[in-house]
Amino acid sequence: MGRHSKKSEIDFAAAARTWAENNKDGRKPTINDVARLAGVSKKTVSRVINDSPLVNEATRKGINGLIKAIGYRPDPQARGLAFRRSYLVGMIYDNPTPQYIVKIQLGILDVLRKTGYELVMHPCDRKSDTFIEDARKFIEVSKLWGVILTPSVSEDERLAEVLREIGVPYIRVASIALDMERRMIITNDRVGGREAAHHLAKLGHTRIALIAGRRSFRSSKERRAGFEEGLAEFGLTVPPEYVLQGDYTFESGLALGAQILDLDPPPTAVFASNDEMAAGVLQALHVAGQTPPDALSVVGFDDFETATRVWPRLTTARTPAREIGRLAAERLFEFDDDGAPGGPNQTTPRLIERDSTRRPK
Amino acid sequence: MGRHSKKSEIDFAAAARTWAENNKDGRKPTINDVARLAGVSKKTVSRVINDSPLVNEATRKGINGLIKAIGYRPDPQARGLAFRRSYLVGMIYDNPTPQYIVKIQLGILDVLRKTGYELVMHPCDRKSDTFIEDARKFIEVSKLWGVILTPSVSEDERLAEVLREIGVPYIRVASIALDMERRMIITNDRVGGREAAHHLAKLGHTRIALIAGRRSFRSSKERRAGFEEGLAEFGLTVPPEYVLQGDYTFESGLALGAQILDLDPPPTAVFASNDEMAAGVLQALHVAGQTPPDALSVVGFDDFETATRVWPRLTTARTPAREIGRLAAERLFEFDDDGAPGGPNQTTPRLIERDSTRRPK
DNA sequence: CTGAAAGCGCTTACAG
DNA sequence: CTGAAAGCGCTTACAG
Repeated sequence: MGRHSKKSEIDFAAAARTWAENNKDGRKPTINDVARLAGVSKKTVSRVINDSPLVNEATRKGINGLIKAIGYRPDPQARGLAFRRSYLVGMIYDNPTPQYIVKIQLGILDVLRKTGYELVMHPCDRKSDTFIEDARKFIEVSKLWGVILTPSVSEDERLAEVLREIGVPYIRVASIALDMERRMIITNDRVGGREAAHHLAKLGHTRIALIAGRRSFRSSKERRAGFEEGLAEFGLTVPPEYVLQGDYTFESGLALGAQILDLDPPPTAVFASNDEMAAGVLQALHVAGQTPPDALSVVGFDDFETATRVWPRLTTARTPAREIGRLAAERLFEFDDDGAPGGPNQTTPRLIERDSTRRPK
Repeated sequence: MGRHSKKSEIDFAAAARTWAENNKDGRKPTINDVARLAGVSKKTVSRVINDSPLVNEATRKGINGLIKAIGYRPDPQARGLAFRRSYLVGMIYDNPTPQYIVKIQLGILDVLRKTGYELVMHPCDRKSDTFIEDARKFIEVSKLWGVILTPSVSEDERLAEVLREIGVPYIRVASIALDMERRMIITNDRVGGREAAHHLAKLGHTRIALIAGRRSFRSSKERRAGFEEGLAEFGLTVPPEYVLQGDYTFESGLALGAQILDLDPPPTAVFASNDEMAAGVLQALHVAGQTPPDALSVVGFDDFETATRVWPRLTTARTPAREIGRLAAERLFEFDDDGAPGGPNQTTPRLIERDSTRRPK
């Protein structure tokens, strides 16, 4: 198998040897080194790095071989300076559930790992006066390449407006569509609420309470609406005195769980709009010396770790958080100001039946 | 109050007006704009930005006023390129407990918020063949300014060696000193183990089991050693058949909890080396129809959310994770290759008594 | 298909 | 205490 030799072909094995010999001090190669060793201009190397079609195929191959051989990696900082942007993806969040944050984070990182991008965390406080200003500063100074917003900051129109104004691609994760399709991952929380209702209705419950989540969270509205829709399909409703206002925290679930026990007549089941509150209700029952699910059936929402740690283990609607993170990151990479990207942009909650629900006595 | 006017004084109010008038398109000011408006060279502006002492006090004041007035913010990318480093702090971790990760993260961000630095997340798999290589690539390409390592990656000598070789400051969070003082945050897990032992001994327990954590985790060794030391002070020991090997997961606690029930004679108490495993033990008891703490007293370790979600709520040794993150970040900023930094670099677990422990019957 | 010049927004090294 | 020149490692804009 004779190696055919064209005048423009780069002998990258030899070039790599030259590099190794002259670089005893372990300096990282730059684009200039690659250009010199390949005998081309750095602009040509730049074209190869950026997958420009305007490069001779043989030249491209030779340069790519050389790049691999000497372990050249373009400096994201220098590229970023020239491109006027960074290789950083920002995750802006205010959700108080640690398990949610970490799962979303892992999902995003699943996707970023194969790219040259890094994930920068930015927790924030929506109630702060300087929230928008702070976020803007963060995004502008870091010159973020893209941003992923999770609930409830994803629901903030002002923030989305700022992002559009600066011209940074962003993806919003929310329970319903709040923006153009190419900017959304929709989690359809309503469906989870509906399934929770069907489950309780099928078990034969008729006196059913509901613990709503934080008023300002869209997911809370959706989960409740879905639940009430689901009950309606069975001819059931939640009477006003059975609707309790929580705030998605365990503590609120604990307090409201105690209130439920005082309701007259007592409900036989309750839908808590997230697992943390459901866990609080279970604890309130235990504190009162009652035994769930005999005393009260409890359905949660999320299926994060808490759901399986408590006793009885929670029947709950699963939020596939890691997958949500993954989809959001994929969509961010597909983002295109004009067209709609291809991949899926929806997830659906699925009811996981465990031990916290049973037929009413 | 007459304003005294020196020839070198900068009228930054006027300069700011000039800027606003000539910048209708909303371009961000650069160092060149500041220099031009102030009538100085950009090197002088650079000196002000970098707090060089070699600047006339009046000049410094004028430039600082101008900077504030027009909202100039040095570009971290450009500074980084010139400085050959970034303004990014990396958190490298492999701990599987989401609550731990998020708390550490929040602690680090508490400190970073006031600086111009951002936090980049880098989860990793220590068992991967390319773990060290991957981490090195990440650190070199991102030109990380500093790195914070949490258990168990913080216990990896190879990684620390790579960091030293590259010359990137790093802080290791671990249960004992593994490195020079200026590089360590020590969590003293042994003390928590000891307190757990004292607690059970004082309650009158004598037949006590122990569930160890992941073998490869130093914290597991420390928590166990502390526990056995603590018992020894009361003349007690854990017989070999009462020592069970877990791996810090809920599932291992669940499986081992079932085994404990078969022990003959059964122990009256168990120390699980973290909350997840303790939660598993509680669930195993519930599954078996037993009622803790009557059937078995259980002590955990960490006091993350899980500890208060389960029933009965866990008596546990608290790991102040957010504080640990804060201290690690502060120490990173104080880091100095020569001297030892000033701030505290130790935390101590504290036993929190709740409902999962009682006197043996 | 390829390259020389200028520039991204900062700093170092040198000179005064 | 201050500044002009060159450079960090890339890219854009232009020319061929």
